[in-house]
Amino acid sequence: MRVRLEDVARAASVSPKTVSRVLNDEANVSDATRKRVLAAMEAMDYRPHPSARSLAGNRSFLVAMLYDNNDNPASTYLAEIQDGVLEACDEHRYSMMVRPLRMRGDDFIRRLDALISDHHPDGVVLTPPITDYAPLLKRLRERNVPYASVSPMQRNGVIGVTMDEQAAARAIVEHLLALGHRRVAHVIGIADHGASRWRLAGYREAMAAAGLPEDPELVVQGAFTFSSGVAAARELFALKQRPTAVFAANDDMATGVMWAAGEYGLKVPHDLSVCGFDDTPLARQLWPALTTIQQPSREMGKIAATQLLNLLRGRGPGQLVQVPFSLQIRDSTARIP
Amino acid sequence: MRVRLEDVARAASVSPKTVSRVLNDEANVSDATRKRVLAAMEAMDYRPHPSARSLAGNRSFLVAMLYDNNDNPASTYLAEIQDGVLEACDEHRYSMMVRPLRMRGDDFIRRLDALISDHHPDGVVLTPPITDYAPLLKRLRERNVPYASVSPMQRNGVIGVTMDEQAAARAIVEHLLALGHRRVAHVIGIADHGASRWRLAGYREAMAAAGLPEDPELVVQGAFTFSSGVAAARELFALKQRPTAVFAANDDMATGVMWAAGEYGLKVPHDLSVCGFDDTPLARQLWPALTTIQQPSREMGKIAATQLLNLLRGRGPGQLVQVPFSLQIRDSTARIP
DNA sequence: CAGCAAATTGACAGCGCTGTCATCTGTGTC
DNA sequence: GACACAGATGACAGCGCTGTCAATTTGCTG
Repeated sequence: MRVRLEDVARAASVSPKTVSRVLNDEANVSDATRKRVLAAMEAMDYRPHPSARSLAGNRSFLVAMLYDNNDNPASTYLAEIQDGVLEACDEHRYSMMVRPLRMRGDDFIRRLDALISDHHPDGVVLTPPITDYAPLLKRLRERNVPYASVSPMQRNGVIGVTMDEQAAARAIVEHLLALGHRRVAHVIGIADHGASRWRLAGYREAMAAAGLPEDPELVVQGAFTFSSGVAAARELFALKQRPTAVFAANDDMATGVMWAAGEYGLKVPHDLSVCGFDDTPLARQLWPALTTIQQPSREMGKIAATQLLNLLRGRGPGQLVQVPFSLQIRDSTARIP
Repeated sequence: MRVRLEDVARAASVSPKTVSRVLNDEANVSDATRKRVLAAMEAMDYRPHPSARSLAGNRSFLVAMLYDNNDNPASTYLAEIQDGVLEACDEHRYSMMVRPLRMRGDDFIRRLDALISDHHPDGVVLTPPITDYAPLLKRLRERNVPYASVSPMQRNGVIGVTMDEQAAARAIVEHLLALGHRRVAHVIGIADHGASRWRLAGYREAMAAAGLPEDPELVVQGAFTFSSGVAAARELFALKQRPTAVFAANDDMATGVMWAAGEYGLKVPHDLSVCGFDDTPLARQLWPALTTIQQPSREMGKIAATQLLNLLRGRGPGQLVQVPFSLQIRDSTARIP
């Protein structure tokens, strides 16, 4: 038979309400009582019934992680974030649910509403590119659902976790420049993603700092996918004066660039240096292995969720934490011959 | 203010209990009444409160998807299954939670118990290799938690989804044999995973059918990881008589084999044909692109969850559905020179 | 058209917990 | 030692739904 709060109360000779107080870490319980109750809970292996708690207390102990499965088809990046979010939720004894929320189409607000009404999450964790949709953020605020973001574009007032993507992009381009490259191309990600803008900004910053005038030919649009990387590379290789290095805004596109290089008979890194961004497992497994930017995705998920949970549990306002990146230099970039 | 079941009842001029009956698709409600209630629900945009439903009805409308994050670090395979499971749950208006359950160590039963006591899932979906741990299955049965499996090893009485892995492995090895290869090596996956056994069995079956005696040198142990593929390949390349083709039990290991081939100066597919299993996104992006077996992971997740949900909703006993595989012939395999 | 079984509907309690508010206890003050 | 006051504890109702079982209506039979 199930052990209920009432049973614990009887065992500890206190009222159910006092057990409830201990369970919820409330103030105004004497140390002696608290200890006694905790001991009883432990001894009886008491597990509060989540539905009862949620019904009576008008909160769900549920955090929803939202992702856009449209532009993010089952990426490892998301899986790692999810893992981190889950870990944080576990530590705070919250449950987590993952929800795809396709941003394409104009009914995503309706779908967000349905999600909230159906599941009553106490808060949500937003992952890119959902972090950047103003109407969605507005709706969450209207419905009074706290949220934390992983790498938000707008940074004022948002809590969660961020990385200095612009500095990272700048660092990787500087690496190419240090190898002697001058015609360095950039493949941009999906235009309206914050990540794309920052990475482009970092590229420009590095080029400008090296005194290289911007050559529009060298900056081509991609869409974060392998095939868009292939297409972008073909454009670049068709130029009269080919680039000697390509910085793609993510690893998938960089892989596409390498693929296209093979197609054109260009050897990487001898004829062309290629680098990416994200450090997917793929990056290490390519031949040659890809120079890229590593971000601690799992950690980032955990931090974002922790900020949200601190807020939910009334432990201060929550912050926007910045995590460091790391430049992974591998075999796809080399000194210009 | 929240619309409650009672409000719907008043609007439809019936008792709350009748609304409840309609909500739960119970029998013994006249068509006229049912229609009236449904109309009222629709008009008022009624959303039942999950916690109240779960508390009163003693069920959670929750399906937990279990995975082993030890041997499966954030793979796309799992992400796709998860997506399919989620879709099925949505259709049946169940929620889904994902839970890692590390099988290493001997306290996983305790952790399973905690999971059940803490969250009360109505059922669980098991993914490989969790499908194969007998003590875990036993415990689920003891605790009366129904489960469905994705690719279970034991097939008697288990519901869920399966693929004929042995036939798939045989098909891919037959493809190599048809290209004229005779010294075909195999890199085995983690020893106690069902998948490894079947793929090995399929390899043997194809070799035997071609009248090739088994050469123990050509069968080496791997662990489903990239680096284990590299290590296995090094072993194979060190043989006096090198294989001309390698069938690795998954794509990650196949990628490792290709990587090692690069290291040894072997050109794929000219000097060595390589093929894998799973058709991860990686496979298409390698240079050359990898010949492999595709399984419809997303679909498989959906089917497994659907079988479980049919069972939970009292719609028959649930089945073990077999899905087809497809051999993806790409550029990493070629006729022997 | 009485008589009965089956189908339909409703009354009511209670799932396991927490919010509200009342009560009690211990400490310090003069 | 009487009094004030903050801290600790408890009584009780009720969160929104469903299970149980009783009441009512319907349809059918002879």
